[in-house]
Amino acid sequence: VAITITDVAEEARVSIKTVSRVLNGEPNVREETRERVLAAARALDYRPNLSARSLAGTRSFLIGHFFDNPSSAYVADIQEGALSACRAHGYHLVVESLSSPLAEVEQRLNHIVSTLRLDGAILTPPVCDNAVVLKTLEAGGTPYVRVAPAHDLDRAPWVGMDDELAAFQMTEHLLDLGHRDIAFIKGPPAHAASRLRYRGFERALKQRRLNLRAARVGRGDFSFGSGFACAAQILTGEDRPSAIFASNDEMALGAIAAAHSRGLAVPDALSVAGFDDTPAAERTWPQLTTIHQPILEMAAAAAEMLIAGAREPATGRASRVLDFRLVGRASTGPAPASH
Amino acid sequence: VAITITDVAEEARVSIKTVSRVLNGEPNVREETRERVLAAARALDYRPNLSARSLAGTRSFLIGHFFDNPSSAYVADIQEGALSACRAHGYHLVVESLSSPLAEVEQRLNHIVSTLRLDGAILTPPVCDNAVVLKTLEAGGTPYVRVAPAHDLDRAPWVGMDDELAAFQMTEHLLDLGHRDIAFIKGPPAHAASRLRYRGFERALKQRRLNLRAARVGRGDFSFGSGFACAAQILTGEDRPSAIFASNDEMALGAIAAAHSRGLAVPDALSVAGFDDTPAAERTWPQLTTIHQPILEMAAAAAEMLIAGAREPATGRASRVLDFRLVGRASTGPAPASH
DNA sequence: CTGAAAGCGCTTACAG
DNA sequence: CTGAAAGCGCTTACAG
Repeated sequence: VAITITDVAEEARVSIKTVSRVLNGEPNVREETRERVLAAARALDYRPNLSARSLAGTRSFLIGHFFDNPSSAYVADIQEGALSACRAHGYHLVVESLSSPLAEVEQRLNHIVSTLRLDGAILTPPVCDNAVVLKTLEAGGTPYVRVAPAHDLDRAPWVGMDDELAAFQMTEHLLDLGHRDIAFIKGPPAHAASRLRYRGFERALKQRRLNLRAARVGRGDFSFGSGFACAAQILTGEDRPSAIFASNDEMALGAIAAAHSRGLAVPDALSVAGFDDTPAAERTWPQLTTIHQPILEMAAAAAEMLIAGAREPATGRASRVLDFRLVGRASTGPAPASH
Repeated sequence: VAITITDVAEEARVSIKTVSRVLNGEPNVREETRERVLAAARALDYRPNLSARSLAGTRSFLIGHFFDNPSSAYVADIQEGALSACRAHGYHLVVESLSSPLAEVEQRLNHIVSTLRLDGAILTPPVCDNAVVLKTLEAGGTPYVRVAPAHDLDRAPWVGMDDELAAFQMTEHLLDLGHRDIAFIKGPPAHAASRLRYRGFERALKQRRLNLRAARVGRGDFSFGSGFACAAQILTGEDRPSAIFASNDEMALGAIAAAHSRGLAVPDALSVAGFDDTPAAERTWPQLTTIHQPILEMAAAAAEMLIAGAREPATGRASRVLDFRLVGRASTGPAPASH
């Protein structure tokens, strides 16, 4: 009962090949014919069957998003961004969470690659740096774009932002508020972002010729609990910093919780800054000063690259660096006079 | 270069029809033949092309998840649950966020329904109660399962939990801690859950013959900000309740923030309970006492129903009510002696 | 600028 | 229990 290309062809009194040409934007169609076909398609409310297009042609009109249990807010933003690009080009988004053992991941990916024939995959951290995933996709001939990858930047196209600069600017923000004794909570060494954010922090201090004491650096793992633990240690005793820069929001929330548990008011006694601008950043008290990552834009750019590449294999291979934004909220304030 | 059913048929010295029979678990194949086909498929690492299966047959092996910007944690859990069922049956999950105006939603849904031919759709609140969405899917012949729907329960299969009972039990928990003056923050009237949770709260109070004062009921909208505002009002003045039951976690977090901002210790001066068990519930201080919803299980059940229905249209139509769990954490404690 | 033919890789409907 | 034929709805490759 569904309308097919044959129905449209009959209605427009042309062959199905001509309908196909018009609908795919191919050249060599007389303008008058083109309009007749479009009118017929519209009149019949025709929508091409994706399975048929995919089986006969080289495109599947499907983009995949592979992730591994990072924050749900991050995943949601990536999906929203990717979907906006997909919608604009008649594509659909297939998602897959890759949290199982590597052997299963490889099997599942192979299954997806060969049964679904995705036109491309978006890989978010930490999947974007998973050697097995990259190898499997390459073996299966599925193009992919990495979001904020850590190493091997020449291996495939990617999108990202300048984490080092963002951390530098956040540190400047704290320095401008008068803070001179600032603690830093690192992320896990495996994440490229951890290294870059710490580097930006260090550079800002050095530029003002401030020393960083070893006791002021905590080693977290991007989790709330690790932020709480590191901050608790940093805040022990009378010799406390006046500010803590946690290298992601989760840890910053942990640091605020640690301050609360010790009766330290934020930001009066202690300023806390985060990084990511997760939804939780404005759903806590006080609201968190943080770095807004262009997550939607990165995902949309990644999807656009893949869609362009599916149409013309030569295109869509230029990596892109997008802009971040420092969001000043209530968790940071002037350094206390005593400092 | 990909392996096709013809390759497997040649390798096993049978017709492609027999290979098809074996792979689809159809009856009437001699055991010996069956094994020969399976061995050939395994040897060649054969994976059937989904587009071809979909074009020739009646199934697409695709399940959709349609949502509209609820909490990202909820969406992530739904996807995780649905994916586990999809993986077990060779299905894939297509996602679509439906946050645009209704006219666009209808158009987008029509596009998906007719180009993708989903075997089924999972609808989460509030999309599961969107008349346009239901109508469009029905018109397009796409089966769907609703998660925690509000009305029209006989219209289509659904999965859910007993919100009223859960709220009743949470209220009992507070009563057992000695609280006699408990405030409640409602959700938006449009959500069925809002009504049910409030009803459970009321029933528990009535059972103990406790009166509920009007000033003790706040009207929120499930957002952090509304929880903060309602709690701020409830906590104004000396005549305060000793506990607040917010009907979701977001509002409970808002209530805790409001308590903090007034210098009220939680739970020493004020107990706060939530509902949902979002990840944020254990990433705040103090950690939140709440109701754990069986989100993964609901999504998995919904996907299973759709997959079963795609195989045999008569099956998978029985709605299911799944179990919740009260999670006691640090935000609730004994009522202060003064109360 | 347009079309007739072949074929993508499967399943359906039918025959034996 | 097994298979030959037809066809799903498109695109590709070719001819004119």
